[in-house]
Amino acid sequence: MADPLVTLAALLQPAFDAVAGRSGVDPVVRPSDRADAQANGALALAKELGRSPRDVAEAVVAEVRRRGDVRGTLEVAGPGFVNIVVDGSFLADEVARVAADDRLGVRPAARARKVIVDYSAPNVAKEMHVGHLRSTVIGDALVRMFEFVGHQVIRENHIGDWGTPFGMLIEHLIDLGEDEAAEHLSLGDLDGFYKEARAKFDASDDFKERARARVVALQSGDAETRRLWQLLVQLSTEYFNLVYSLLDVRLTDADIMGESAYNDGLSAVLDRLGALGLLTESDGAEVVFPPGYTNRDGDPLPLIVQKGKGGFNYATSDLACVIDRVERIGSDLILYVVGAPQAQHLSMVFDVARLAGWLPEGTDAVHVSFGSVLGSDRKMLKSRSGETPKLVELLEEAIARAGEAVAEKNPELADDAKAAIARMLGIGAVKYADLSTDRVRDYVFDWERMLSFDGNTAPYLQYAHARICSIFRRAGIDRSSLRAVVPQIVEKEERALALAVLGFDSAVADTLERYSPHRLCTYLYELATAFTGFYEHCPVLKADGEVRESRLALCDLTARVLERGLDLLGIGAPEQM
RNA sequence: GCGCUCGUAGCUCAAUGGAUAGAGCAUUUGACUACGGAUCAAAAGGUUAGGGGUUCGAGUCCCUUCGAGCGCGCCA
Repeated sequence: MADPLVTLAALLQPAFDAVAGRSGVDPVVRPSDRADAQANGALALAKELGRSPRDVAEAVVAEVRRRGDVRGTLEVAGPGFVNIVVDGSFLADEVARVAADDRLGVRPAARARKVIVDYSAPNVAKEMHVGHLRSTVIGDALVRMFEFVGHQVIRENHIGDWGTPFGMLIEHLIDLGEDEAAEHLSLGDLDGFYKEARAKFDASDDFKERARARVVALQSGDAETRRLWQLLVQLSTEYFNLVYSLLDVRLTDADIMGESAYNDGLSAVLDRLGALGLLTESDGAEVVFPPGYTNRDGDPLPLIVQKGKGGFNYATSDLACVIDRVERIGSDLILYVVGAPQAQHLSMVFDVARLAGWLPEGTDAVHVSFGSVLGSDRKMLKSRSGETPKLVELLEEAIARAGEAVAEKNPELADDAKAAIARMLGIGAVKYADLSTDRVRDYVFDWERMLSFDGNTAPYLQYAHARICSIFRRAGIDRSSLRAVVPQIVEKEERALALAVLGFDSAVADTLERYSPHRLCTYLYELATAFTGFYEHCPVLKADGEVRESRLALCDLTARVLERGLDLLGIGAPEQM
């Protein structure tokens, strides 16, 4: 209950109930630019009661005053808004409570759920490119936040490790020799490997035939073929891990649940759908027709679960995956951090799973969809050579650009410190640029903007944090000693900062409610802006006695929220930069 | 053709159905021996793509037109 908005809503509700003569009236407490908060509930209530909105608002205010449990002043304004300005002492007490809390006022989830976050999902023997950036970064941020509020989180990396391309990839591996291929792949030239295999497949009927035979061998469980496949998977995941390490995301080998993991459940999907009477034979394929989908001709659109030639496809695998997550793992919230183009496919999979009873009431599957990364031409981001940029190259460029800035601005830093900071800034900038806009929209990738120290960027937030750390280096005092201080909230910048700090709880809650990390980003930016105003107008080290201690306490708490908030986004907060 | 998503300041983006639609960049004007100027303050910039509707109240919800992107049977 750190956020005054939440506290006020709870305090105002009984007054609204009393005026309405019933329970459960929403006071509609919202942020306000004319007060600390405004309650809009009277406008909606007026119609129900057949009274004028102002009249209702006045009655509510009178009732609140009678109860006397709101530490602040209320007044009716406009058509019937109730503006609330809380007392400085109230803010001070709330700030002190948050400062004493390791969780910084963030409430644990009302009920802990078992959450599966399905994200990243690169393909074996294929380069990770910008297309994987968003899923990886958004998914990882959500994982961190869900864990922080106390949910049990299971990360799942649904890598593409199965399917017909593996015939040609394994044959190419054999042609190269295992050592040669290992060298090739460990260098990170996954695309080169894939393209060579593809080129041979397209050019040679003989190779094509070998590849086809190899697919059959793979699917039938031939030991040697499986070993070679496993080698490809292993070499690829080692490479993915390098990228994850560079990106500072939490995925490990333990989180890998590739498509192949569901092979054993595929026939069960078919059997169970059949037993439920949901299967229809169509052009030799086994399909399900979930209601509400049509194709080009206006005919019902099927979800194909067994191809005409008897093979299974990704829909089957996705259904087996749902069964695994619900029935074996017992998850009650499954997040698919997957690009928007797959919306229809996932929607059909979810619908079929619901029809089959595999997603029972209370178990939610959510497509956390996101838009594309665009270049300055507003088209899909391409490198200078016109190819899809490799993720590692993008990240290395980010670090290099950040490194130049650090070297220029802070040349006296030791080289290893510079390198560490450059990494936090560069990677942070890329991640923040991705996280800070509404995920459903496309966003424009722009080096200059994301690395700028002005505006809603990672470097700006990191800079605000570093400035605070600088104050403490200079002050030479133990920050933890400040956490029992009840600050003095006097200046308007102190009020603004206190209110901002107290909003952390709601920011995290809002973010999780909509799976939208940009809400936390916006919050952190507003917090940093509030701090900057405070920093300009309220001298800290130059102040004396209790004022100095009070302001130091506000600095400490601000820095902690910034650091924690950035951490929840998967971004580091250096003490110097 | 059908479906989904998007359309907000010159640019990049915000805005759980609430008052006068907010930021940053760029532009213009101020503040420089500064607790980190990698800063701050101010000005200017809008028919929220167009049109209807619901509502006490719409950028937000519904309908429609236009524009953009992406999907639409055996690839994943």
